[in-house]
Amino acid sequence: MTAARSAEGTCAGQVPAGRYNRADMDKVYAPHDIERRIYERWESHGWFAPSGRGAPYCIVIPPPNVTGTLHMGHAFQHTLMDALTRYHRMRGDDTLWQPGTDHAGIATQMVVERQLGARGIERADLPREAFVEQVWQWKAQSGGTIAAQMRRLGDSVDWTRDRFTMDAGLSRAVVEVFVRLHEEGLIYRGKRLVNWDPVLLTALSDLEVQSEEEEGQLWHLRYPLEDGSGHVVVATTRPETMLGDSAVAVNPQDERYERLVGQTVRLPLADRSIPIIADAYVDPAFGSGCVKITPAHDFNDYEIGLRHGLPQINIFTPRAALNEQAPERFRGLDRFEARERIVAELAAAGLLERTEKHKLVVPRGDRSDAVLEPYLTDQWYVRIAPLAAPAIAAVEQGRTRFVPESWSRTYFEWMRNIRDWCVSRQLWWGHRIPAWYDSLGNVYVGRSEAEVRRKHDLPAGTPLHQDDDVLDTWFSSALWPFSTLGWPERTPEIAKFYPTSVLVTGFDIIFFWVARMMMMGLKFMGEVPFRDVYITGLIRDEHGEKMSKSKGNVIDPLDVVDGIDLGSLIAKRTTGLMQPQHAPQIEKATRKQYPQGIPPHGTDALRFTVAALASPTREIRFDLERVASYRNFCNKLWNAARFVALAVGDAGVPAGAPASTPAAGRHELATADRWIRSRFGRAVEAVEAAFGEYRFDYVAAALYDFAWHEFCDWYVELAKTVLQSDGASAAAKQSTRRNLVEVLEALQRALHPLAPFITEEIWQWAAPLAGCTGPTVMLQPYPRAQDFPADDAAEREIGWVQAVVLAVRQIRGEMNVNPSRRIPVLLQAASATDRAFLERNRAALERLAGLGSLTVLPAGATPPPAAVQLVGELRVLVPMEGLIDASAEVERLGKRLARARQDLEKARGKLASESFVSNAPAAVVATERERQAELERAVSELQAQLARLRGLLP
RNA sequence: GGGUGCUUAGCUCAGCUGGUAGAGCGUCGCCUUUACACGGCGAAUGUCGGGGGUUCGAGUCCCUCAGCACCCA
Repeated sequence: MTAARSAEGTCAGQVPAGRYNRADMDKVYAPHDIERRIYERWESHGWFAPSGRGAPYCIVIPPPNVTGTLHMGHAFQHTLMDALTRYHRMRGDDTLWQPGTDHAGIATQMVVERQLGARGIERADLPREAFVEQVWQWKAQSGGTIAAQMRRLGDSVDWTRDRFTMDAGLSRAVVEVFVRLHEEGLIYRGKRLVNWDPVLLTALSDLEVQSEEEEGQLWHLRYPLEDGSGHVVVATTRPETMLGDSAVAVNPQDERYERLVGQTVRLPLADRSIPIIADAYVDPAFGSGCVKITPAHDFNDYEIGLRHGLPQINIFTPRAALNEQAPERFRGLDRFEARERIVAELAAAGLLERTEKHKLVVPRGDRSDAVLEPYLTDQWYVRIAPLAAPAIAAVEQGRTRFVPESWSRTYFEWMRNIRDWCVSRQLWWGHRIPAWYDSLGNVYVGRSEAEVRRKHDLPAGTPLHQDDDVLDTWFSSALWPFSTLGWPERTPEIAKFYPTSVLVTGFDIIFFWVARMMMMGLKFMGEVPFRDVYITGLIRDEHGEKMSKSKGNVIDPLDVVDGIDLGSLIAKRTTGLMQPQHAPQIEKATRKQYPQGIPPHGTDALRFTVAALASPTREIRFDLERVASYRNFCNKLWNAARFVALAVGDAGVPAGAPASTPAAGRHELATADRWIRSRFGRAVEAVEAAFGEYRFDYVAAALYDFAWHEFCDWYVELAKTVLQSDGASAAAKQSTRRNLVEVLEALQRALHPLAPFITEEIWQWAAPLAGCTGPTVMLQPYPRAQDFPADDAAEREIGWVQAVVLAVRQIRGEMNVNPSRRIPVLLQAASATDRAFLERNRAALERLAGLGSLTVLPAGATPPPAAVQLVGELRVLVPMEGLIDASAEVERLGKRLARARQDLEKARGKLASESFVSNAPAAVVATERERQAELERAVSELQAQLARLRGLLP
């Protein structure tokens, strides 16, 4: 690749004529073909790779599920990451956006199991190796989807560095971390209660539990006292667990039961004796104040059991059916069947006192939605508190910064109450735990079986069996910022890019991922994994609902880009539903909302939209109307470029006429040219500030406003007054052409991070005309504000022009004067400055306001009856003769007068207050005084004008 | 029970360290002006959730109430 331009980024040089005439450009921007072609070119030239020069800038992508597809949330976050990446690349940083995908253990395994199920195959029917092979095949088959989607979205990731969490390198990192943590005693194996998913047959971490309040019942059961003196009543939401009870507990303060503590009850059905114990955990106000204690099936009871040395009686099989601990007749029954049978038997025996409705919190698996069981099993845990402490400190000390800052509170809250992390999963798809067992049950942890044998002196003949379990997917994700860069090797990429610059992710995975990366990064790299964490909101539909397949409100980002007809959209939303009965409802809603389907908008419009929506709020409603408005913006930009192409024409812009080059033969810039450059500089300044604080909405707004409301609305129109005037010199015209092309070119660079495709397309022909060389806009320097310095004089002058034009347009608009009708305008009370501005900008005023004539009235002259607008002290008069109805004008002025009077009253009130005048800063008081004076002038003018007009009315 | 957000124009949302309420979409009026009708020009629209306080001055700071959403237990 050629170093296209110096870092200073001046544009100067010979301009080839003729080659770039784009007068034949389509009238309407057609993104589809352009985008694909452009992306292929970027990628094939290797332009996404770090340049090897400049300050390192690195973002690691939150790895999407390898077999999944990108949804709108991805499109949103990828846009922001890509904008940052392109911006920093253009600023000359050595920029890496590291791509990759996640093996997503449970999610992927479930998909493959479902596929096999459709072919009548159970996972258990296959040997482990065969199943895992099936998953790899599915990955190979579907894994390209995400990459294809990312290419359509324009993501400038370095594809040559693509990583997958199950790659050999990353797997090595996983093993290394596991072994080292184990060596330090930070990973241990233990038998304790875990959240068990009886459908997926695996343990889950606390974070994968979704607790929801649900309607249930509270059963009040009678447990007979052993001595026959009566019974106690225990209340439970889970009567079936009574078979595993080891005690009944009361609060030690509870006088009602004081005498019972120490006695025993006869546990019905199970026919066992269990003690009555006292424990402060028991809430005397709940139910009867007596609770049954089931240490093997309830987290609180487990703790109580440990305190009192109670037996842990496991009554469930892994599928949550009753096991051999239960009486014969219950064995094999599912937990919910068992519940009914047990309640029935207790009722028959007169041991069911009563039943009441009760709300309870039910834990469900976030993947299976199955009701989870607290279940006693052997699992591997990470002792997390020692890892959390430095991660808390790092954020406290500002070594990692949350943006918006308030999310650090959420982070702290969780980290300070963190609990050990269960990392083993009873799955087949994932990183197998690097632990081996001998026939005696001894456990050996090591990087490989060979290492284990070596380290523990185990002869080759000793049979060893590797742990069957795999690690939680998030275990490998936690290493992502350094494993992708080559760790545990000491690679140049690690030296350069770690710590990474920023992590862009949603608040939903602060605990799952951000916190764990912080802990692992600090532990193994000795430094935080990223300087900034930019937390995005979550994309919702236009009603604020979460987008989900089951709700049928999902919008595929590529459907917004390419468009989709109604039939295909309905098909997409209604096939493969978990609950097919919802299909008609979804179809109806879809038909209503998108009767025409979704029209194509192009990638840039989608990107601009999500950037504009990225304000620092938690919930971002995706609105297709909004995309349409940015598609219109792209079209506007396209047509502005067409205009410039037509204006420049075949001739090109001759060398020697570069407007911005401080060289001999340079033409003096016209005021309008200086003005647009000054305005552009201010826009760039705003963009720089906005990028610095991750305010992509401000970035979008600043560029949108400049491009549309300054460049298109005013500058292009001002330029026309030169280009289409007989009076302007050839040199002036050339200078204007030059400036048009230069600002257009710079604008493409400024817009490129948000709208990479259209800007590349326009830049390709605009750049040579502006004297820039280089193969692509994406490697050009980002415009710098100092190259477009503020020009207050030009801004004052053009500001005056705008005000005069607006004055005439207001009269015209409010009086419904046909825009094509050229009208005479008189200027009264013109100051020397007004006259100077007028003389320099007469042509522009006449054109932009549609004037037939523009006359300065001599002092003392009496104007004809006219509609009036004030520009400072200058009076802009539109004679009414034949144009304006006097009564309509009276009405218009009456409204204006009323408003002016109201404002004047407010200003007077303020200034009349002694406390305001003496307490407010002098500048504020002075402004208020000026304002009052101006309003007073306006009021008297309007009154006088009204009086004159009323004289004309019958 | 603990915590965090949110409540501003018909809709979706901006409003930084307190100093004359903004944008996009929509609405209304005029216009096929030779870059663009995916357009141009103009207009209307808000007791900034309620109440109280601090202040010369509050959408902005503090307290309180209400409603909505989310997280943790």
